[in-house]
Amino acid sequence: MLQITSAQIRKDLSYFGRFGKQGRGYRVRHLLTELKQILGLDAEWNVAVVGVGRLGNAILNYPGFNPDGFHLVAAFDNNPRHLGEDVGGVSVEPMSAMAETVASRNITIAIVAVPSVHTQSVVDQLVECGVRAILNYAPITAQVPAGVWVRNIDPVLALQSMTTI
Amino acid sequence: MLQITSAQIRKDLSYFGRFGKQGRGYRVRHLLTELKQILGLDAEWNVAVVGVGRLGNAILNYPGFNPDGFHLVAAFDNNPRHLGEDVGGVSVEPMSAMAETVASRNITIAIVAVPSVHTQSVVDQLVECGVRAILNYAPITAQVPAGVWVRNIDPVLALQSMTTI
DNA sequence: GCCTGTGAACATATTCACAGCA
DNA sequence: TGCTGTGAATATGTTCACAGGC
Repeated sequence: MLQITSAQIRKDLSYFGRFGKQGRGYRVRHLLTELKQILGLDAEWNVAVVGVGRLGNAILNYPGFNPDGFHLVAAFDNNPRHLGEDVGGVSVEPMSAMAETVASRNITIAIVAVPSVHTQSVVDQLVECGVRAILNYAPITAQVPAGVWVRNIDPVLALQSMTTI
Repeated sequence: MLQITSAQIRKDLSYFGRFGKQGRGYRVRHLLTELKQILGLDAEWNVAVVGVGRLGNAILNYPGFNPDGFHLVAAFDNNPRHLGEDVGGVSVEPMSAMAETVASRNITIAIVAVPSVHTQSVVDQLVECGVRAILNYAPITAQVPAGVWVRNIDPVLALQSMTTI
């Protein structure tokens, strides 16, 4: 179904250990538990959204954006128009509150949904606050020190990549 | 800036031809033109959005989702509530109109923003209508015949992938 | 007989290092 | 001297094929 060969799956699993029984296959529940642990999906992660414009708003309100273990617990924006506003159940705070809120709510992941021009400075600020995993929606490669992970999501790039059929 | 080595870039370019001058570098305008052609970004692409729920709506209204050469020219949904509605300047049509509209408006790319349960049947229908490039927003691997390209966009998966710091 | 786990073979991708031209 | 283009070396990823336990 996933267009992945059985050999590939076996090799991938073997990288982490031995989870099956020869001739019998895998115990699904057991394998699922092991995989969740390997992927860090057995823990709780508190997430902050920076930027509550059109996109940040959509993220905070999108019901599917709260998979097991992930909690959108903070939102930041410097636009006074949004300050104090409730977006998807979270109260919008100014950027200046970031350090304190990240620490007090134990936030480890951030989603950056600000215009490209502001992305780098927002990322710098997040890194400064101790956030080491950042999901970036701007079409920009943010520069970060070693040990910080940025994943870029760019639907426009994905669309553009469809043209070489 | 892109965290890509110069050797990598030279190798990639060499796959398509020779665009620079030794000792001098690349003529930026010329290289840009060549790359646009290689990537199919010098042409016009008409795009349809299937599903005008929360997500489809956001896509159709998002001003950044109209990069050079891409035109969102149709929207389909079977919910009678949305039929005829204007979403981001496009009139919502029923799924039954797909074959005719795809042909008449020369649509070559589709963005599928419907719930997972409906994704496969929508994809089947698009393929039937001759669409060969599909951007899928559901957390599903759609099955397609050879020659059809599906690219999956899954922000939730991206978020989940941030946990193995 | 079935299906995992894994070396070996093969394939692809990246990096190195340098000849050669401006 | 500077920078491209590219073979060669290295690294990484995938597929094959089969031993061995169930």
